[in-house]
Parts: sequence; structure tokens; C-alpha cells
Amino acid sequence: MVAETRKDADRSLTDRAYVALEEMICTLRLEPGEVLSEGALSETLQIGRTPVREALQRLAREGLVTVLPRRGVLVSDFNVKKQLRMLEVRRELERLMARSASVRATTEERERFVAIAGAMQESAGAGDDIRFMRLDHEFNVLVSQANRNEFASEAISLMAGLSRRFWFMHHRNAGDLSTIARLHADIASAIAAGDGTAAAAASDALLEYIEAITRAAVDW
Amino acid sequence: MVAETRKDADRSLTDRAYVALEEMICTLRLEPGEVLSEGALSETLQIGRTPVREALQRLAREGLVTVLPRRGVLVSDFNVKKQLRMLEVRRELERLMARSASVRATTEERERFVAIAGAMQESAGAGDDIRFMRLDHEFNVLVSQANRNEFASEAISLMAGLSRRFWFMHHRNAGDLSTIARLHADIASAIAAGDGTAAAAASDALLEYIEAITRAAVDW
DNA sequence: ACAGGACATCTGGCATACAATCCTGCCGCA
DNA sequence: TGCGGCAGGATTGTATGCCAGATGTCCTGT
Repeated sequence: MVAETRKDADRSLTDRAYVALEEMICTLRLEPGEVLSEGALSETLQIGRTPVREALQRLAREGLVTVLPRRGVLVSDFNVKKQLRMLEVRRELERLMARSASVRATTEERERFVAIAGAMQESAGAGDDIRFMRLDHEFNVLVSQANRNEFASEAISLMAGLSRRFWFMHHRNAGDLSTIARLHADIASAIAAGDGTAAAAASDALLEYIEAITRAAVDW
Repeated sequence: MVAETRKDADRSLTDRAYVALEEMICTLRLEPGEVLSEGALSETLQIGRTPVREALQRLAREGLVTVLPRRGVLVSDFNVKKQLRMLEVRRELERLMARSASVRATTEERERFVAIAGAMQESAGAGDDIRFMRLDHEFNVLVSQANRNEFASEAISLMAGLSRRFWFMHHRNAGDLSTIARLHADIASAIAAGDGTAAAAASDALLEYIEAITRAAVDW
């Protein structure tokens, strides 16, 4: 964790453009429905059109934007039904990953799971949602790594952007933090304990709760 | 099905490059371990470097190639353990898709499932593996469409290339066609009948068989 | 004979120039 | 006033040129 993110000195411009755009879209600085152009983004980011274009193609693959040939790129708008279809898939993948991670995690990874579980409960108790979001991210990265299956991780990462944006938009109104924290902690603890069955069940419980929140989002 | 593939008159060059390269890699005309260069491929395909580059990035995402910065692009080689990890994920996704398709397929789609089930048994009985492979492709497309979940379809399509290549390499030595045909037909029939539970079970049975074949491939 | 380093060469990263296409808005005409 | 067509602008699609970095080779010094 020392200097894992070297500010942005290295890395390709394509990566930087991708990160910047993903951030702007997920935090709604680029609003759904907005139409952009490669040229304008290139100017805004002070990056050539080629890297921007490549980043947009990745974002398109992840469903965050849609390129309208010869017209521009459209920031995808929200769609609860789509979110639910996504959760349908995430549920399967997250369960698999949780189960695999409980078996395959290293001792160090298990220790980190324990630590995260504790920290999550703590941050939820304090109502510190910023800290929780950071822990959630760390948790996801750790699961992605500990399940030792690059295909599962890649498949999930395809959906990460849309999930992040939805969460960003709704987390204030969403179900209470302590429940979510507990559900996450349950998964982390089960993985740390090496109990695959429990981890899978806990994962299902979390996704059921997320699904409920998502359904509730219809009414707003 | 009339003129679904317009030769290649329309479509972007990027798509054409992607299709061409995927074909070359999956059919082993480009051998695993080989190092290519954008420039050479551009010349070979008579397509500019930009579309070729974009196609290569897609292929990289699917694990068929690895780009070595400033060195070239490497055609990924085979790796049975990797295949097994992939099957781990495919099993979950295919089961989900089979289950969803049994519920969501239209009447027309169900009819096509019935037809495919019959044709598969037939082609297997006749030992016509070319026809079977075509039916298999049609089957996969149909499931992808009938399950009505773009995320599941996309996630699966990420793994399609590697699967295709593995199958191309091993299908001659692989388990007998009639068993595979029956397992596919079981899924198709269950979907057509709207029996989600049976479809899920049949899907698991197929993937277990595929896994067995893959494990056996170690010994060759 | 061998080690080490400078250099030639090949590669992808990125910028930029050009082409094809689509939309928009204006203008003329009925 | 309404409508049709045309022109201009804006956008992505594609080609190409330039550059930095990596690699292998060959020469030189010992």
C-alpha cells in the first residue's frame, strides 16, 4: 500500500483517461443523458483523442456510455430494471468468489479480511460513510484477489462501474449503513474462517439486501 | 438468418479486424506463443493500424493475446489450469442463463430450442461434427438472447474466445460427440419446456462433463 | 576469449491529418 | 406560412507520422 498508486506519473494516457472519465461519470459530474464528443473530452483532459477514444471504448463495454456512430458518445442513464438484471449476475459471481476465497485465501489475506470486518462495523457505528466506502473498495479488491480466478474478477469488473454509479446516487437514501456493514462483515468473517458455505450464504444475503434497496429506488 | 452477415460490406474495420484475428487465433493459424506486431498484422489484413490496434485490445481483454509494451503482442498459450478456472465461472453463468431462459424465452425461441435439440441428436448420431459445431454456436447465441440479461451474455462472451480455441484444439480427441449432444439437448429441452430447475441441472451436467474432458486434456 | 557498452532497429503509444457520415439550420419556393 | 432540399458544421472512423523505450548485435577493450 506504500505507493501503489504513483499519482499518475507512469501509466499510459489511456489508463489515465479511463480513470478520469469513469470517476466523472460515476460521481455524476457527467450527467446521464449528456452527449459528449471525443474532441471536447480530449481538450478537457488535455490528452490526445486516441487515448480518450480507447478509454471510451472500455467504458462502452462496461455500459457507462454508448457511442452513437458519427454523433457522439452518450452517458448512459439510469435504469433500475437494468440494475436488477446486473444484480442477477453479480449474485452468482459474488457467491462464487466468496466461496473460492474462503478456500484459497492466504493467511495474510484472511487477516486483512478480519481487519476489514472490524473496521466496517466500526465505521458504520460512527456513521462514517466515506470511510466505509473506502473499506468497501478494499474489500472488493481483496475478494477479487483472494478468489484466485481472473475470469470472475474480470467479469465482475465489467459491472463495477454501473454499480458504483448507482451506489453513489442512492447511498444517502439507501438502507442504513449498519445493516450493510454487518452483511459485508459476515462475508469477510466467513472467508477469514475458511467457511465456504457460510461465505456463500452471506454473499447471497448481501445481494438480496442490495436488490431490495434497488427495488425501493424505483419509488423515488 | 437471410443475410445476417453481409459478407463484410458494412461493419467497421475494427470489427472486421477483430473477427479475422479471433478466427486466426482460435483456429491456431496464429500459434500460441507467437509474437506479432500491429504493423505486420495491419499489412497482412490490409487494414490500418488503428482498427487493428483496437481489435487487439479487445482480444487482450478476452485473454487471447497479451500486449507486451514496446515489444509486440503475444498470442496466449494454452493453460489447462486457466481453462479450469474459466469453467468455474462459466458453470455459474451458464446455469443462470439456462434457468432464466427457461422462464423468459418466447414461444418462437422455445420452438427453436426444440429444433436444435433434435438436430443435435441427429448430427451426433451421424457423426457430423461440423454440423454439430454450427448447432452449438446457434444454441449459444439463442441462450444468450433468450435469457434476457445482457450482463450475463457479455460476461460469457468474454470467455468465448478461449473456450472456442480450446475446443478447436481438443474436440477430435475429446469425449464422444453423442454424449455432448445429449447433454446439450437436455438443456435445450428443459428450456423449451420452461423447467428452470431441470435446465439448471442439465447445464451443470454439461459443464461437469466439459470439465472432465478438460482435466483429461492434461494427459495428452 | 569474454565482458561490457554504444548503437541500430523494431515496437507500441500517442498525436494528428484526412475521409465519410450525419444532423441542423437556413433559404427558396409554393 | 409550411415544406423540401442543400450546404455547412460537427462528429466519429481511419490512416499515418513521430517519438520513446526496449532489445539484440556488434565492436572494442582487456
